Amino acid sequence: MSGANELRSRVRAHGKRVTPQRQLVLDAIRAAGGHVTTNEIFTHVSAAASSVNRTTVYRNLDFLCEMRLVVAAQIGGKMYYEIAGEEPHHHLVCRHCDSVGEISHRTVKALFDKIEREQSFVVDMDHLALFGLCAECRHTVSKPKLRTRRKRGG
Amino acid sequence: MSGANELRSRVRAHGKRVTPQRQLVLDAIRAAGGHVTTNEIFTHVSAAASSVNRTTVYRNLDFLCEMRLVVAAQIGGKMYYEIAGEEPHHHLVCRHCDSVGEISHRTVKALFDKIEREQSFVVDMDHLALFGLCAECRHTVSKPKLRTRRKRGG
DNA sequence: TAGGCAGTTGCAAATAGTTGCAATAATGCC
DNA sequence: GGCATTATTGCAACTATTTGCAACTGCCTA
Ligand SMILES: [Mn+2]
Ligand SMILES: [Mn+2]
Ligand SMILES: [Zn+2]
Ligand SMILES: [Zn+2]
Repeated sequence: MSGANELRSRVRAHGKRVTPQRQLVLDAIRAAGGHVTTNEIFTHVSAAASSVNRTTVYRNLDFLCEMRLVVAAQIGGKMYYEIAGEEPHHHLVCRHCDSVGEISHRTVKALFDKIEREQSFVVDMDHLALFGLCAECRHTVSKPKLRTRRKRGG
Repeated sequence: MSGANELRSRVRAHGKRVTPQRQLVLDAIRAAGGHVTTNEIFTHVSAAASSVNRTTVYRNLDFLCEMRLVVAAQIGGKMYYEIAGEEPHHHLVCRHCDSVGEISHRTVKALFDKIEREQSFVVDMDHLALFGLCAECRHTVSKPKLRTRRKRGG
């Protein structure tokens, strides 16, 4: 099951509706082919249908995440969205050079499984962002400026 | 080294300054004895010194996190702050009942170590929040409503 | 202790994201 | 297709947070 129909079936299964706005938001993310910001998505949607309200875009981004069709993560103070692949994936973000690396779900899942065994808590995160120092900066930098800045969201 | 002097020494070491506002924010978090919201912190600070500006509180929350004297995490749409203990700790947040459990650093560190070995990336997160289904809800709930809502931060 | 530099603060204005609500429009059913 | 039901949308008001900037004040040095 691919593309457009993925939206239809997934949404219907939850008693929700398929709307053109919803499609446009999903298309915008799909078109980006990777991590896109809220603003880039809104711009792309606007280009296709200028009447779509910003609020609607925000709401549908939340919606698509709930439907698990899209994954999100806050990196460097911005929220990034991306089409959810068959297999989840995660990221390693360098606090010093802002590089964004990837890490397989397999690696991370080991922890999730351990948590499930030890505490019966089922972790279901499909797009984690872990911060730290990348291989390069680790050697280059003597006294890394640890940007810990987190957006509060409001 | 404890309390008030921890602030002094840690801040000085970074060429930064100790100000009464800074102390007040730290005191407010310390007084709470656990997770506190931005707003609770501001209220507490205001009670002690009504002249302190909200912006200053925001800025010092970021600052104290950078100094690693305070840790933060976004849970349920709100940012929570807490005094950083000697040993980091992390949380397990249920998407269904919103309960917030704890998980030791030891458990999580296993993953961080593996990442360091495999990718030479040094993860340094000291207050991670992992979302999923708690032991109770896991049994109780058949079709959990997965609240994936994430604040975008602005 | 006085003076100066750089880090901080308060204020006002700008942003970004959220919420309530009435108007619309997908769906399901006849 | 026509109709009822209810999810969704667009708007406008509102809230929370961020930013620029000039005034202020720790803290180092002489
Ligand atoms: Mn990604
Ligand atoms: Mn905590
Ligand atoms: Zn780096
Ligand atoms: Zn629960």
